Parts: sequence; C-alpha cells; structure tokens
Amino acid sequence: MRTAPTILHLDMDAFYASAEQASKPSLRGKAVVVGGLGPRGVVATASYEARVFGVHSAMPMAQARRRAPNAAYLVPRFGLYREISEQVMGLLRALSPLVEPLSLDEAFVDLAAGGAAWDETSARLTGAKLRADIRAVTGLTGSVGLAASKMLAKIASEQAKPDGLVLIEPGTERALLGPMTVRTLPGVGPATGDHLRRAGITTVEELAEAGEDELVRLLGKAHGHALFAMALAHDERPVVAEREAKSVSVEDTYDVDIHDRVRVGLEVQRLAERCVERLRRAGLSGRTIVLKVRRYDFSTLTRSETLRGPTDDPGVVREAAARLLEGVDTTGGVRLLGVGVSGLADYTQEDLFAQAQAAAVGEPAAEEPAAEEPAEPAAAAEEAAPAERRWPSGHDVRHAEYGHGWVQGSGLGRVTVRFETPWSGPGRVRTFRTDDPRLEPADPLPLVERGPDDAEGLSPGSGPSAPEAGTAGPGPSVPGAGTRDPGASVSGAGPTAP
DNA sequence: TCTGGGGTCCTCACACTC
DNA sequence: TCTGGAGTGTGAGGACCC
Repeated sequence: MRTAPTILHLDMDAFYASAEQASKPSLRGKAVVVGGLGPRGVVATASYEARVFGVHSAMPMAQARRRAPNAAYLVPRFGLYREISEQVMGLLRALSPLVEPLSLDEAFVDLAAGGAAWDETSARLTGAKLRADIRAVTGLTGSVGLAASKMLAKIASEQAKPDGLVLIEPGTERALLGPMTVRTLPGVGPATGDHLRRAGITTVEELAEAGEDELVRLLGKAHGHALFAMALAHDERPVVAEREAKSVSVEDTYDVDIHDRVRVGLEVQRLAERCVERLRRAGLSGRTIVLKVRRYDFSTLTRSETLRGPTDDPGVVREAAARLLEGVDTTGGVRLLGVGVSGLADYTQEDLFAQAQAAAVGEPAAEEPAAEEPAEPAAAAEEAAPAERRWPSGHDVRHAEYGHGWVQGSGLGRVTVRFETPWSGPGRVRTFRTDDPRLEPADPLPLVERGPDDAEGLSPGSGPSAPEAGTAGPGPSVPGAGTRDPGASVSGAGPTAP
C-alpha cells in the first residue's frame, strides 16, 4: 500500500442545487430542491439551506414539499451540469492522466501519477489550488479529500463538506475509522447495515474484531473479504481512467399506473427504441436484452434473453422485449417499465450482418430484417403533432423585450419568468401567456462572466438550438420530461413569486 | 405518504458439457 | 453405462452507488 496521501477525491457541494443558485441570483442563500416534479418524483439534490429542513437526496418530492414548502423546486438541467462537469474534469486532468470520474460531480485523481504531488505538503497545496481553480472557473465550491487510498480519500472529502479540504495522515487511518459507523464504508447500505447490526456489529472497529471468516459467513465471500480489508483500512484499488460501459438501459416511471396491456406493449416498444438510440450513439451493440417491470405494489422483476450475437437493430431489440413481456403478468398495473441491453460489444458492420443472416435462415431471435427502419426517436413523432409549448421550471428563456430569464412557474396557460442572469442582481418577475411569440427557450449562460465575445451560451459548443428546453427532444434531456407536466411552481424565490 | 434513473457487482439456481 | 463433480453460461433478484 502506498503511504503518501496522494489520492484525491473531489466532491462538488450540492452540485445541481449550487449550479442553479449560481445561475439564478434570486435563489442564492435560499432553499433549492432539484428533482423530478411529477407526483412520483424524488429529490436529486437539495441545497444546504433546504437540508436544514430535513430535505435530502432520494426523498420523495411530496415529502420534501411538506418539509420545505417555501423552497424553490426545479427540474434538473443535465446539459448545464454536464458543461460545468467538463470544466471541472478538465482541471483534474491537468493534474494527472489518472482521473476516474464517478459521476458528474465526483472523481478520483491519482496525483502521484501526474507528478502533481508526492507527499503530504505537496498534496495539500495541490488540493487547495484545485479548489481555488474550481471556484474561479465555475463559481462553485467543491470539497477535497486526500489520503493514501480511494476509500479513505472519499471518507475525507465527506468530512470536508461543505467547501473544505481534509487530509488523512498516513498512520492515523485505523484510529480514525475505528469509531465510525459501518455505514461509512463504501458498499454498506441499509440492508448490509441492518444485517451487521443484527449480528451486533455497528462500528468499523467491531467489523475488524469480528474477523474475516465471520464476515464471509455473514455477507458472502466477495463482500465479506472486501469489507474486512476496508475495516483494516486496506484498499489497494487503483484509480482507473477508462471504464467501459457494461450495459445501456432506459426506464420510465409513470405518473399513473398503466393497466392497459396494449399500452404496456407500446411503451415497451418505445423504450426499446430509445435504448437502441443510446446504444448507437455510444457506438455499441449488445447481446442480452433485459426487460424490467415494476408493478403497482413496487415489486420489481426482470426478464432477459441472450441473442446469438450482439445487435444494435431496433427491430431485433423491440421483438425481444415484446417476447419477454409476454411472460410477465401485468394485471394490477405497472408503475415502471425499462428496457436494457448488456453484454456489450463495439459496434461492427459484421454484427448487423450476422443478425440479418440469422433472420434469413429463420432464427427465432430475429424475425424481421428491420435494419432499414429509420431509428426515429419516439419523441420526434410526438413533436410532429402541434402541442402546447412546455416551460419546465428553472429552464432558461429569452424574451424579445426583457432579455434573458428563467421559468419560475407555469400552468393554466401562463408562464412566469424571472429576468436575471448569473452575473446580474436578483431580477424582476413577469407573467406571459404560454404561447407568447416573444418568448423562446434559451441556452444556459456561463456561471462566471466572460469577455463580451463569448458571453452568449455556456460554451462555444452549445449552439442556440439546445433541445432540452421546452421539448422532449433527444439529447441531454430531463428524464421523463416528455411525459410529465413541468408546470410546477417555484415558491419562496422572492417577494414577487407567483 | 411514499419510494427516480442509470448504472455496477454479487449471489444463487439451474441447465448443460466434459 | 451410470453417476458425480467441476466448470461455464444464462436468468433472476438484490444491494449498492451517485
């Protein structure tokens, strides 16, 4: 095990909510909750001001609203978060070639591999400079953990939150971990935590005292060995820069349970097409098709089928998903449907050819040569019909007369907009008809003001036609945005809130 | 008053082959 | 020829993570 604390873990503070606060001056210092606004939505991120009211990630949105009725409730804007994330990851890659992103707001960096740090002092300096750079480039804060292993660096960044830096000195690891709850360790969730608690183990120290054999007996081979090693502060996992995807899937939770079997079938077809779209965009194909069904009582089942070879053919995936659905009882209704593909391979022309061959000789796995079908996104068909313009809460807009703003709320044919930019003061609120021709969706603005040449749009790459605002189009979109009414309100955002 | 979406990894059961 | 065990692939479910 390495001894110098040169593994860095970065965790952006309340990332989505902070990005929204940076983008909307009137929300700074206020409770902000980002998540699905439908009746079955959950909280993705709550600002620290909202956490005071007991709102936290994964909490049902209805419960969050009861706890913090005056908070601002916004739908996520993954396009914006992705742009900011790329800026942050760029700063990390300047430190080392070994950067392992865990999500949009979190990553490990092996500082020693890049020569950015070699001992405690240099690591601390590098971490401090990184935090300053992140603030300068994005206007947001991140917490940094430094330690000799990934596990400890992650625990350190957790301790550093919010907006801090913690370095775990080599030699102090076991003393630090000992009194901590077992839930601190990665891989110990509610179920394992309960399991251990029933066995009388609640702290990391007790975990270590229990012994490896006992943990294997309690939790199984893999989990038992891994947990025992972590309890002794042993973690040899390297920082891995490139991770290949193992599966691709899409799923939708419906606002109301679907009882109609025909509708269930249609939804599965739609999901299969969306899944293939994602697969193709990633240049991949896959062999195993997985159907996921969550029933009215929240029981979840999966059915899968492995084909003879990998495919990225929408027809083949649709057919397989339909076959899998035949074996599922949906009486009582379903609340969620999903389609996934695993057993991934790089996309090759030969794969398609093999499928076509199989179809030609009557293989049951591929009844139709569906490769010629245009892979139209399901949303495109919806867009063809004239639909009422949607104004999702929190999304940016531009008004011909009043300029840049964001949607504070909509409903009953009205949309309320607050006119402000990331670098203006809190702005004024005005209400328009939802079909007002002077109002149009706009790109997010950079959170940190730049020169006059590039102030419009977050980056040179984001053109004026970002698909995510106001439509359910493809691209970096809000999950489920096409099926939900985004006309939720933002209250408590200022004295003139609707 | 309920519980998202997109993933990864592990375990167990079962069928099949050697 | 029969049987058992090991190894492997597949399918299903559960736990966990952000």
